Amino acid sequence: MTDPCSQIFHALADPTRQQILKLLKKKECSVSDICEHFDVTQPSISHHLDILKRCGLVQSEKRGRYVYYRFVPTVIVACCGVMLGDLDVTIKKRRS
Amino acid sequence: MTDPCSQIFHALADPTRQQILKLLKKKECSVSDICEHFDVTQPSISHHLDILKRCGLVQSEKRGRYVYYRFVPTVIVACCGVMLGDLDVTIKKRRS
DNA sequence: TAGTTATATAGATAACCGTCTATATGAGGA
DNA sequence: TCCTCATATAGACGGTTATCTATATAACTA
Repeated sequence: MTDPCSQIFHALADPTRQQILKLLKKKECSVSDICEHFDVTQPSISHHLDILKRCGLVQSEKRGRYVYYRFVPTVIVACCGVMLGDLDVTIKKRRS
Repeated sequence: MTDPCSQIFHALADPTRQQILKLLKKKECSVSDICEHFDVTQPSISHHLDILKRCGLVQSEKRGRYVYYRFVPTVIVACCGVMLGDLDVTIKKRRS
């Protein structure tokens, strides 16, 4: 399971990580912000964030005592593009 | 890991299953056709096909002694759409 | 400096997953 | 009917994963 695409799909396969991404999609959050929304321990959340970060699904930035995480959509788009092969995938902001 | 999206991403996270889908994207194949392309046993391939089928990534049809499998792209598109949330995803045939 | 808070890391454990071998099922041909 | 071929299922096994508790690191505060 060395290839980037497998790592990304594996990262996306966990419901807790999906929920974390859903949260980060709305706004960037610190680890403790995220913990408030889940019924798992802080080390477990940190571990999930590490997995998401390693495959490029999130970025982190340390500000003072806090580490803020934000969602990076590009890798999902790229990965789906690979899986759909000869299909052309375009992503844009939905008009509201 | 009950939700459909997690199952689909889990199915896509395995390199062997990714290769099987890549093969089926070109043309439908019987199980033995698929086996020829891989260095794993036939029961293992059947197991992978079962996983792919359960989450709707492939369909199967029995014709005589053979079972033919074909790729179904729709669920990947739907799943990426869910993950990208407020982004608008459109898929079309790439012009060659 | 000492205490507190935010996050990461280490190590343990139970559950899950991919693979194997062995075998069952089911369809065609002699 | 009997044999062969195509596929599926069952059970076992080693490796991986998600989670936990305990602890380390690092930064602000009094």
